Amino acid sequence: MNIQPTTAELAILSILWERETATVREVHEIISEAKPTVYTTTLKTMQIMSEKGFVERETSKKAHIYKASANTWDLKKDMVAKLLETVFRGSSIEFVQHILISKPLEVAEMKEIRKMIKNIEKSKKSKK
Amino acid sequence: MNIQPTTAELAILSILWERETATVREVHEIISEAKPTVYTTTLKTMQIMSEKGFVERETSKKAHIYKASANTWDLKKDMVAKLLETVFRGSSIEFVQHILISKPLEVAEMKEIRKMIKNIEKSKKSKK
DNA sequence: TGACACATACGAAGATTGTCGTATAAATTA
DNA sequence: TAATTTATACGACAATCTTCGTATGTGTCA
Repeated sequence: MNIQPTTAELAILSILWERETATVREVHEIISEAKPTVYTTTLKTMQIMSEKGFVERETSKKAHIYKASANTWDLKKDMVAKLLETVFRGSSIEFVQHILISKPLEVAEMKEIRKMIKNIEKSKKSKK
Repeated sequence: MNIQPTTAELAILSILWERETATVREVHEIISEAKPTVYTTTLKTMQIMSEKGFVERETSKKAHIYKASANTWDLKKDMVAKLLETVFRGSSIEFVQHILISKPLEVAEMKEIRKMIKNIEKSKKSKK
């Protein structure tokens, strides 16, 4: 999946990532809180997303059941990579710095991140 | 600056963040490597960016000299915050994880990040 | 000075994205 | 079963973004 989702599509994907599975009605309920629109707008967008392969759907029931496609993981990676390149010119350090500023973390969370990084360092060393 | 730059605008901003200052010609030279376009396309986009306040320009010389606006820093913060919310549902841990996957770091870099985080932990503790 | 190279300004077409309305089918219920 | 509610499908307009062409101004140099 090399094609990027549009803003509207990303908002919907975001919900599907969180909810695992949802009907158009459910997605629309959430979407329209932040930005009031008509039901068919959400429907149409989700149909397009289905064509593009961003979502899969189960159509056996009247109300189709949607979920984010499996290759969604790559999409996240692509978006992160793109931001890393364009905004931070490849500087992961600056990037992480901004995340920490963007949302102050609990000490426990910070510890976990440090641990995570340390593990990578270790596994890297053992490979040599 | 609450308005987000478009894709084309972001590509230009990226260059200005790196170069500090540049003429349209210089920006266009770089831009058109990745995506061939006509000079006036780049020019027009940069003029719009000037209207929107993304860039400032020095117009005393024939070839105007552009630079990213000062409040550009906020923009980076906003973009990171948005990705954090939409893609990672607020999970900084998952976010950082993806950065590390996106681009394998040198050990020295990882150490620096750990140090950075540790410092935040310390300053947090001392405030209590 | 006149020709040429190179700059800005800007209107407008083209492409993409977002939004809505209408048609129609399936379920529900009175 | 007939009316009502709730889905999907889809065409088409609206808004936004991208790209280009043309007009015009400014500097350079033969």
